[in-house]
Amino acid sequence: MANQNFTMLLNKHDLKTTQARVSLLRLIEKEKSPVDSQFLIDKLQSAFSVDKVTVFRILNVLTEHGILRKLEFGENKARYELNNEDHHHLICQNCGKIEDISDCNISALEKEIKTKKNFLVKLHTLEFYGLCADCQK
Amino acid sequence: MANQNFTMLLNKHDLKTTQARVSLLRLIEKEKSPVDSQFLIDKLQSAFSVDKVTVFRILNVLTEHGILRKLEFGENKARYELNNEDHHHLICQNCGKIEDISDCNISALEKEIKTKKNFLVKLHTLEFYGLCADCQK
DNA sequence: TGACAAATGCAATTGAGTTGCATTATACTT
DNA sequence: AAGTATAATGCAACTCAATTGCATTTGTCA
Repeated sequence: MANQNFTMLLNKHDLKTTQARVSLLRLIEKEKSPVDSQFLIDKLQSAFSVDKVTVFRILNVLTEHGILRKLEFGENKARYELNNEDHHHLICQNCGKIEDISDCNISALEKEIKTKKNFLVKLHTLEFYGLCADCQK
Repeated sequence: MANQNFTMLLNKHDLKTTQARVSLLRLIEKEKSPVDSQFLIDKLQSAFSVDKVTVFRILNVLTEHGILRKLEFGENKARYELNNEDHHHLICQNCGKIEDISDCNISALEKEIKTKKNFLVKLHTLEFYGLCADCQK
């Protein structure tokens, strides 16, 4: 989903278009890895005046509307990314680098869960922890 | 792994056997769902005198030794379970109930990640969020 | 342009988890 | 069984992410 029109996206969700919301979405779009709240607070505050509480509220409302995806990688804090196509993460336990992967083909498993357990899957998280190419050396 | 001998397990890891550690492990073993630190603190403190700091330290050391598995379900806090066989969770977004599932067959995907991305997977997390049988009604 | 609801700012607070340091208890030695 | 070294614990203070209440401001729509 390149070159997003975030104003239209917010509009579609009955969310008002504000500088903080659009700027936050642009920032997240630009980053290849999921970002934490402090990253966003620092970046936004270096561009204009915005309170950290506002950033947290924006992250919550955008996550509730499914625009963002909230992730946790065992760091005792949340990370966020645009909730676009189904993909997952390779998290290096040594250097902390986060790569994306796609094509996980979990949908077959989700169907099985529905028939076997009668649990209706709405979303899933799949993260791999290990060593990236560099850190295996 | 039923009827664990936690004293031997701790011994194997060069960890001293203490009342707090053994009691904590017994508590986690008894629970079918991953538990949070507050649950353990409350349960342990109702049985004997133990500080919350001690509980956090035990959770950390047991996780570092691979005896426990730390999980996060988007609640801004960690949950823990015994790190036994590979399994995953069905988390109901309505009532919060957590069920286990196994047989995820992710190992094929992990091999693919190694050859395609040269990323060495050490562990993975796979959680499904949705509606349990009761909450679909 | 006016009005109302939504969004934001500010200050205070919550709650999970950590740190430093003094004290205690486990496990090993003799 | 007593002595000892080291690991584990307790206590107090603290850190940091995230939330809450309430007053103020700002989008959006009539």
